[in-house]
Amino acid sequence: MPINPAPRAYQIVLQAIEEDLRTEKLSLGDQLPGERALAEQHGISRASVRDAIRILDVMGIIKTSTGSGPNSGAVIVSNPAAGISQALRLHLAAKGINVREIVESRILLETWAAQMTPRDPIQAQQVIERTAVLIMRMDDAQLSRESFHRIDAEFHVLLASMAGNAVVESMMESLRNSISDYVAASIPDDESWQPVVKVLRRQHKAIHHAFATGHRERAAQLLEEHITWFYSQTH
Amino acid sequence: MPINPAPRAYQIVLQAIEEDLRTEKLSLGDQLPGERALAEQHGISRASVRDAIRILDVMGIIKTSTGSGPNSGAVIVSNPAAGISQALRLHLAAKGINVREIVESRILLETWAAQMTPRDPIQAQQVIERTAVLIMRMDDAQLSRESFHRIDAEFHVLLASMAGNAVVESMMESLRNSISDYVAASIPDDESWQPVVKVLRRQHKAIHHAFATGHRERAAQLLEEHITWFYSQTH
DNA sequence: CTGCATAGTATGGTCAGACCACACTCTGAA
DNA sequence: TTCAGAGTGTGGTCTGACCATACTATGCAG
Repeated sequence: MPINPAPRAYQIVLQAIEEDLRTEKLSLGDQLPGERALAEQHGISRASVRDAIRILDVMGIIKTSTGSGPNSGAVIVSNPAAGISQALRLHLAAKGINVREIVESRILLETWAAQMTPRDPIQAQQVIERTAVLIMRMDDAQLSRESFHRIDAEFHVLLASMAGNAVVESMMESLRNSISDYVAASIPDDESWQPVVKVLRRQHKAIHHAFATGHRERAAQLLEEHITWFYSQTH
Repeated sequence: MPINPAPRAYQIVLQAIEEDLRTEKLSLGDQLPGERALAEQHGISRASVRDAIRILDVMGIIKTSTGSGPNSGAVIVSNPAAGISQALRLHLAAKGINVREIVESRILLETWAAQMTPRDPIQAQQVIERTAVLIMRMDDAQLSRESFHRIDAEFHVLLASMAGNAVVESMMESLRNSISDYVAASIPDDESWQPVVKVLRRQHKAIHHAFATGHRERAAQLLEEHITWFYSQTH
């Protein structure tokens, strides 16, 4: 009974890169060696190296681009939400999870983040100011629905960032991403969208006001109502 | 300004499979068409198809195996924790997130799950019974440390499963997985491990007792203390 | 010397074709 | 009926090639 569950070739490279990240031999902004170089270094084919690169890519660890020079090739970025979003999205499609669970989780994370004492009060103040700007931009009647959703997402993520927990922030963003298509599909026409967006604007302002005046529990409660109400509109 | 952010070939097949999952043309246990067939269907090379397959694999949507027959090839499974674990793990290595954030998130999710009214009381009762068995198994003094950790993980995931939220369950499992190496490395020798495991056993029993007697808030509190204490041991 | 078109070079993206180990399925002999 | 062995299809890996791209170095023209 060999303990040999088929070691994949790409894992050699993957583990090597993970180790380099851990020991900070590689860090944000660095370029990875070229695929051909990695293949030679580890004694495997470029095809297998590409498997590892692809995984790092979809996980949001690196971004790749063609060409040469300092900004080409595989560069270390840090986008934890990318990988989690993709995973949630696929499992939502595969029926491994459902929308109720995602909304429930989102409420959990956002209300928690709202009630947390900010780790960095200065940053928290900046968030208050920046979200105020976002609210103004969402007031623009000319704004496309797509843009509204984008700013809306930014609003929520920004508020959650006050808690100073990148895991919660990424998961929250991922939860939202994973069901964005679903939401867009359930309110198809602009006619039914108009009354919804009016309510959303009002709710955002109330939430922001609660935050700005330091009523965190109230803000959490409003957030829960906001999210619950919105998804009740998509049924 | 073309809206052409380099459409990757593998996304063709990825989106097609995602759509088939959404419409349940593909569901749990089904086999995907062979890589060569998919390549021909979509007019791309097998290499590009393999990119998509690899992504579905690491995301925990499918498992692949060689050979022929009904259990070979790419089969739809559902392991949401796999993709999320991998993402968290890599971002932990890349310093995009840190251990404090992971522990904090884990406490959030587990205490929430503990306080939730079970969606399925019958299943909840089964969980109580099954966790009791796990606690007994963890009492075995002969148990290897590795086995202990495995059963310990199962204990926590099982308790969280009572809440009936696959997203929370998967995230919890992923958070735990992502730092398991870190934990193992910080308590290297069996000598320092022995007193720790004694406390863990006691805590597990107290948590289980609180659950079994319906004291959910007490259980949540004990869970928080349990997790906090354990990670305080790894510094 | 400066400015700029051009050739050179290295990158990831894609493709085609090959071989392997494996696991099942079919076949035919005992 | 049994079962060893050939057959077939699977993913895993490798090789080598070509492409578009983006930077870099060259060298000509002013």
